[in-house]
Amino acid sequence: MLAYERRAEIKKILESEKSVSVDDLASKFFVSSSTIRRDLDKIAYEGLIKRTYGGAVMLNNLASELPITFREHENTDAKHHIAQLAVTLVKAGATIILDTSSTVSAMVPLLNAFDGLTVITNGIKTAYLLNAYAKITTYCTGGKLREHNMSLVGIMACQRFEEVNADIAFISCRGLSLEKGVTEASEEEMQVKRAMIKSAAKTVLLCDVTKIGLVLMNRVCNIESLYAVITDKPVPEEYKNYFMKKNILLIN
Amino acid sequence: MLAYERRAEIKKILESEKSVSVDDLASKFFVSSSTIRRDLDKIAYEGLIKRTYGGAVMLNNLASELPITFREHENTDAKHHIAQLAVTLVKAGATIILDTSSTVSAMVPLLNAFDGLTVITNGIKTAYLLNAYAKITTYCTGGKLREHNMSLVGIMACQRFEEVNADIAFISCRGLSLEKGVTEASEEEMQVKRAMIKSAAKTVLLCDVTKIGLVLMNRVCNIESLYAVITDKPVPEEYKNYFMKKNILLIN
DNA sequence: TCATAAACAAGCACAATTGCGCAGGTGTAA
DNA sequence: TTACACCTGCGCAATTGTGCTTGTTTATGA
Repeated sequence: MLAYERRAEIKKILESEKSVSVDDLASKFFVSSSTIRRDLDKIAYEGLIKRTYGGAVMLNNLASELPITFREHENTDAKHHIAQLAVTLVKAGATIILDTSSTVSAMVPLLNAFDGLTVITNGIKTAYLLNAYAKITTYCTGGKLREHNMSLVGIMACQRFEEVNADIAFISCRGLSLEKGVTEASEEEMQVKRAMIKSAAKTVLLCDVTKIGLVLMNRVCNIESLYAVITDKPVPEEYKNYFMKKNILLIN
Repeated sequence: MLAYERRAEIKKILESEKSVSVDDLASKFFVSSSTIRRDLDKIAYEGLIKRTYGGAVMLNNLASELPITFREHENTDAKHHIAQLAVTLVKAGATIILDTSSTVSAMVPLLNAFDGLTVITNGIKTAYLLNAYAKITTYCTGGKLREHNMSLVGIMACQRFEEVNADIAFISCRGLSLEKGVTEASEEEMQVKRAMIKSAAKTVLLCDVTKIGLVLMNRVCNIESLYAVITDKPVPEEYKNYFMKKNILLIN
């Protein structure tokens, strides 16, 4: 049994039983209690449960009602960090566009601080989170549902963006390089992001440093089209210089 | 065996087994674990699976990870019963409209039986369920997100329905009466349902008997506009006779 | 309050897993 | 043929997961 499976199983047990004990789990999975403790710590770090003396209990807050797939807790720190920097660009009363990525949707809980915000998104998950965490006027584009990440794509999604004027579009990417610009693996995503960029006055790219230097098939835009780039860690010197030369805000 | 074939085979195994270990695959295909690891990385890059320490797991087995808020509406007997009757009206290759209600979304798992189905919905939850349970071409209307039930409403949602032609619209209601027809509490919902009815060749009303005789503020349509009414239990005689007179299918 | 047992964190050792570079093999196109 | 890209297996160092021990903290009942 893979460690990942074991933890997934523990999560399931917690959802149904609401609480677990270290010893029970240890004998159930034939591993030491140390391992179980480490597992529980890891799950607790994701914010789903609360560690207690001798076990763990389910939290019954909003977050626990979200499906596991909604709570993407990989690189949480990096994403959260980026999200915190990103919201500094948001102003009360603004109209902003959020794409489907988990990095961008990490911004959602932080948006509650702003009054009169209007958000447009093409992501089912993002829409759900906006409804759950933040009480914000939310518009969802229509479109064809993309199975992989539950984003709405296609002509319909793009068309919708042609009809609106937003202040800032917050987008992420799979790859960012000096020569090839912002790139995506999927053509459908690329199309939608282009539409987002077009309809927003400014485009802000949220991008952890692992994406830097990567080039994928579909070019979304040149680096010059960006208003700001937000990363979790410092970027290589050549990128720094390029951004400065092109007058692009670099935040990290 | 070609590398491509091997990877295709690994994908198949992952679909059925939900998880694999590097060692198992290595001995199964008589290649080194390095190769398997590279294979898994490649597949993981496509986004289908997630690499874990010692193997990989399938993503998107969402059904077991549904949020609690989705589940609680799930399998009430009445809704399930109605849903089973409703899908008897569906044909392979059809284009159908589903509204946001939990009664209608109970149909979703049953839709997998049909090939080439296209579904249009204005419900975030319904879209999510369609993605999780059924592998169906799904379109979601755009619109303003209604907090209460996460449906997309407003001009945008209605407009979208004007652009499509569907075979059947499955809708629910808050009230059904002989004099006042199909009624809703919310004006926004009423508008969208009207648009749905207009764009579908036939309209089927899913309606448990507790709704019968109720009248709410906003009239969606007359009873005459309905093609069929599906209920969980027998309806009062006067309704039965009325449906018969008006040539409306009554199923229960 | 204090004693006791259970649970804990932290550190260590060991094994499994992994990334990465290298070398050899295979197929393809010029 | 040659050149080149690609796949593959192997070795090595680094990382990760696991179980165990030690000393400390916590819960509980006398």
